[in-house]
Amino acid sequence: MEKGKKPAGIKDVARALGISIATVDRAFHDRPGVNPKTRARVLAMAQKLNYRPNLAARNLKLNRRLSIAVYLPEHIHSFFTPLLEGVRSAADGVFGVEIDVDYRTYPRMGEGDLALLESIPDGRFDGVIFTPGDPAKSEPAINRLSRSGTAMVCVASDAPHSERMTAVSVDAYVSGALAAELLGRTIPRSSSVAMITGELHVLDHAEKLRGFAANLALLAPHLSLLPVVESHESAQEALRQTRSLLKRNPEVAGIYVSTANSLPVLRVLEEQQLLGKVQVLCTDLFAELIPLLESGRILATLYQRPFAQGKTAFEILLRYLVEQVRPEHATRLAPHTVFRSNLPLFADRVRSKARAATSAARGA
Amino acid sequence: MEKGKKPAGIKDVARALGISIATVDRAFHDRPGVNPKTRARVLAMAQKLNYRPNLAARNLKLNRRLSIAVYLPEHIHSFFTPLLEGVRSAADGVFGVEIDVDYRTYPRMGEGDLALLESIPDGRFDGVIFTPGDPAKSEPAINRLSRSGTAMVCVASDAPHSERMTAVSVDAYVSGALAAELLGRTIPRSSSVAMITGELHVLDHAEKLRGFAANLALLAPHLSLLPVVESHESAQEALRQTRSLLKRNPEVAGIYVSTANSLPVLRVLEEQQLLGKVQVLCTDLFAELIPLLESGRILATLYQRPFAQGKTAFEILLRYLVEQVRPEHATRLAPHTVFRSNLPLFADRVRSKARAATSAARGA
DNA sequence: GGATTTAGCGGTAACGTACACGAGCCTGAC
DNA sequence: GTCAGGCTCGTGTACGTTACCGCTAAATCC
Repeated sequence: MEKGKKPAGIKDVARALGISIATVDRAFHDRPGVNPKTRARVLAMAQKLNYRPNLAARNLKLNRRLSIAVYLPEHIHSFFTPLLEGVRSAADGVFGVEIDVDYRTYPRMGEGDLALLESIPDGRFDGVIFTPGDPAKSEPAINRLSRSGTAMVCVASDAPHSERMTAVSVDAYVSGALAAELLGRTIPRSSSVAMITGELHVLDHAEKLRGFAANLALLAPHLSLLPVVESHESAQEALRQTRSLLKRNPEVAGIYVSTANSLPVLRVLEEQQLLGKVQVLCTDLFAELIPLLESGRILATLYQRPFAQGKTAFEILLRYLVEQVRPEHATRLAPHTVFRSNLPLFADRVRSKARAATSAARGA
Repeated sequence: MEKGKKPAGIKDVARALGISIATVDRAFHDRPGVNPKTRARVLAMAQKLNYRPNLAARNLKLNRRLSIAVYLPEHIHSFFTPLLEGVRSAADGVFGVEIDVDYRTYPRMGEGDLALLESIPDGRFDGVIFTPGDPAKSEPAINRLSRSGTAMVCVASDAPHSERMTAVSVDAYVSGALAAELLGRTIPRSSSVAMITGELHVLDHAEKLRGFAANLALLAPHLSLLPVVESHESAQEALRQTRSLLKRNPEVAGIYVSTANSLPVLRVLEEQQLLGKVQVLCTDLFAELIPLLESGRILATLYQRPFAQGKTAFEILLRYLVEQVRPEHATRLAPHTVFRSNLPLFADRVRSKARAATSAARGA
């Protein structure tokens, strides 16, 4: 490497030791039929010559075709479409190894995800990227596949007690904490704030609540947290619950919506003419949010970077499959805080995705 | 692809047409010596058979060794060390193509960068990743290399009027805009704010000023901007200028330091016991900033994600060199707004880098 | 003690592509 | 009629690695 010559190949190692390349190959791969002493000499010489296997040659010879499954929900569209896009982008950028990707979708988390996982035969795929809906129920399928040698990678959510290899998501606790700090900095007077979340048995939502509550107490003691509203990702329920919340607490000064399903909440605020008066903090970014951010009617949104999540999930999986690099137990990305001023940097991508989706729909 | 058979190779195309693989190869690569009619038949058949070249075989045969230069300043350490780390991480993750990377550093921007660029012979490298200090002065060297076929990629700064291929940096205008909005939201009363920046002929600093001033007027009309302080990245000068600023304007309510060189400013604020009273917005993240953020003595810092910059710069360059994918004219990353609550997500990396640096120093 | 096993090692054919070299053909000039 | 020279195309080899077969010598068996 220092002298910048061509890298040593397997035959250089063989020649240096006066043995055949077959023996060197066996030594490298821990295949039987090599004297332990010889193996040690080979490994030492490989170290000395800085031997690096030529992946191109290996892949050519083995004709390795990696098989990867990517099973994601369609809902929420604004989140999982760019996430899939991120996976695709990472998959398209690969050269030197052939990859078959089996993309599949199901309506929403909890609706068909389990059946899809269970339908995967042992050993069919080298790796699976998926979003566990109900961690507890998915565990048996995850563990079975994991034990059969399939690398299981959670994305956007997690099943931390399962034997999945790793998980990629936004740090949910920090998202909640950030929401607390932002509301605390923005609302000067002593008042009360609300949190509207998704189903709390989804780990992410529970973590956001934990982060929000803890940091509200720590960083914004002048704000008191109203009983949390668990909206179950249903639009009608969210509408009803938000109305009831505002009726019971007309003095609420800030609202943190920790799910991407924030439109019902915003609609209620608009009909009660509270948009702009109540400080609203949303989650994720989609077309409808853009004008609200631009006009200052909502304070900010915590963007969960779906594209980046998909991209890194695929990169990590590929790295493991090709180079045996075992990833961290989990990768937690930092959410982006999107205000009005930095919105253009994110809006472009969101808008172009929305355009692409509608034009694709027209085409179909 | 649908049926999932093995993909067609060059010899499948040849056999289907009853011609030799050499002719097929010539047709694919637009090499002379092929009857246009034959070429058309080849391309049509390739389409029909869904021919996809085997990249592993191609790389093996060509034994393509990409040669890439990465020339970066050492100062500011806290920024360029992780940037280099990002480049390294991307370079290490490559398989299927051999890459020689020539890492080189010079003391600081404007000190030796030009000489380094000028010392590169035409065609020595396939690509160069570098940080242009003085864009105007670097232009001739950039253009010469670019014309000789070397892909020139700016990182952290830009020379937009040169013929560099692309540039990767944080969106400076948005950084300034974000600073304005944050100060506007945090400082309720009508007052004045200051901006301390680096040399304004560096494009990034000028852009930050533009974004800050424009958005202050737009989003925070209750704040008036004092005459901007151009610190020329010198610690002593920054000290002197900050003292003078505070003497002239003791009522200043907020300060935006748009360069990573914020320590002198913070020291002056501390000695005048203004830390925590004046809202301070910094740029980038390094060990000394962590306790200040944790204790709330500075409002936030705009993290310019050096690691991500280095990583994406390398990825873009590689993608171009391997797959001829021409990048956008420029890639502008979104800065991360680091508050107290989301600091842990960034501090880990910064702290571990600092530890690694000191232990490396001890080792040397 | 001869036959058979076994450990340890060497030789070599392929993987799909790129390219140097040369073969065959046709045209035109002498 | 011959031969140069351009055009079109085929043959063969090499890239670094792995898989398979085969060889030798020592160990084991009946």
